[in-house]
Amino acid sequence: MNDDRPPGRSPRAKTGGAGRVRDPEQTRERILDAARDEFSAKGLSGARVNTIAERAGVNKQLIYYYFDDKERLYGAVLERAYRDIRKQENALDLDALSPEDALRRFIHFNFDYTVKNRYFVALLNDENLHKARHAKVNDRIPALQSTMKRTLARVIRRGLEDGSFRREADPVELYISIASLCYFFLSNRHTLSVIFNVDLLESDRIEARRDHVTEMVLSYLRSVPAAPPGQHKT
Amino acid sequence: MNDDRPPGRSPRAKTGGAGRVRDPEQTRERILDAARDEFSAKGLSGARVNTIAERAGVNKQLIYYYFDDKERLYGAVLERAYRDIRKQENALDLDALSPEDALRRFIHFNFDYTVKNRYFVALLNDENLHKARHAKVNDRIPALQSTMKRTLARVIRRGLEDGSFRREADPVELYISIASLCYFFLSNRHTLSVIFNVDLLESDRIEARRDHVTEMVLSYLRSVPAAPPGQHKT
DNA sequence: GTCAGTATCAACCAAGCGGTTGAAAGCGTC
DNA sequence: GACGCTTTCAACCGCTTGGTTGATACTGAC
Repeated sequence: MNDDRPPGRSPRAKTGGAGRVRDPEQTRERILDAARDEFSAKGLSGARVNTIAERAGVNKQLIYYYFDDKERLYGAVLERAYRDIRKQENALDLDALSPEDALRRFIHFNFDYTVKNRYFVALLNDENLHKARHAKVNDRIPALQSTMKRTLARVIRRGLEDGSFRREADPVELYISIASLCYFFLSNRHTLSVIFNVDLLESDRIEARRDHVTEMVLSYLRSVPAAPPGQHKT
Repeated sequence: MNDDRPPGRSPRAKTGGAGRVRDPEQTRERILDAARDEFSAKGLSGARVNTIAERAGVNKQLIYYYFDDKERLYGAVLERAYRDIRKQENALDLDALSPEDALRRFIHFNFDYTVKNRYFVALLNDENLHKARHAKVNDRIPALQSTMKRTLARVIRRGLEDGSFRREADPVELYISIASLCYFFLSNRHTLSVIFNVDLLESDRIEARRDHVTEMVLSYLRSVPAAPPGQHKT
């Protein structure tokens, strides 16, 4: 705070008859919604606090009141995004399905989630531009994730046991590949559209892509490896 | 231009004995190099023209002299990046290799290219944030790409003919998947590192990932499809 | 040597922007 | 009704930034 500023503010005109609305919970959520839209459209550096306030329909000072500054607002948006996807992932209940159906369920979830929540893709891209410095100071994010890694490891093991899978995939590598296949076509849809002169989000195309991704992952797990995974060349 | 500005500039002090260096070609390249580094580190919105000038070791006005404005500078960086990768891709000479070796060569090229040229990944991410508005106004970018699509289509066909491949993959989908697998782990390495608590760019890990990507793509092509690709659910 | 154009320079400017300030309205408790 | 705290408001501020300006040095042609 600038403590040495002399008082100098002129008293402002009184408002008209309309009273103010007071609902701090809703105000906070509206700011987060507006911020999510603005940050995903323009990135942290390109987003404008004024625009966020306008989109939220609130006074700009409220953003500083609830979130301290732009960066912390961004961090709050990111955390809420992670919490949402993990909540939905944890609800998948993959252990109740056969290994192959579990994998299908997992892939379809990730694929459909990115298609429905494009903002998430844009936020992650931007967070990587900033070297994940907001995610790094958030304790809740890694904890949310490790359950999914273990779940995936169990699915792989169950598939090896019942013979539907024939290769012992590394769960981290597999997770990254599934995320890659589900994510990249959306994150890079604009440059890919320029290159291939197609609309990647046309609905038939999306469905074909989901099938393609599923086939690619399952055929990898079903096939006998040519060499042990993770073998090191020395 | 502000035509109504009165003359008011004080004559500046003469420089010391050192003369100016004049080499427009080198100056332009140095600006592009500096801009590439600054735009890939901070994005278009976060990058500073002053910083680009400093990194290039030139007067800021030169940026406007050669590139008109910040956006066109960004567009020039992007075009040069695309030109570089296409030039290297076109030098691969995949038609001279067996289908399987051609695919390996293609995958390894894309993988190693992103590992060596991280700026390219960051630039593409940023360009997608801006809906590829710079790439869209550039006529040279799509032309560079269509040769690779055709080359990939030939490789797929040759593989089907000699039996090393068993599925008629769509070349655009395949290209997107290969790019996905080669690109995402780098573009999202910061958030993935937070989530999995690993260093994805550790050299053993990179090599394992390249092998994993190769295996995933080849096993997909080798396997007999469970349903025809591109089948539409009606 | 002059000239015109090119390449480069230091300083400047107007607008935008993140964040702050003094104040008012609302609300629950006493 | 008073009070203290919370929530909200309009206006403001200092700094940053993309871009501009008038000028100078360099260079090749005549």
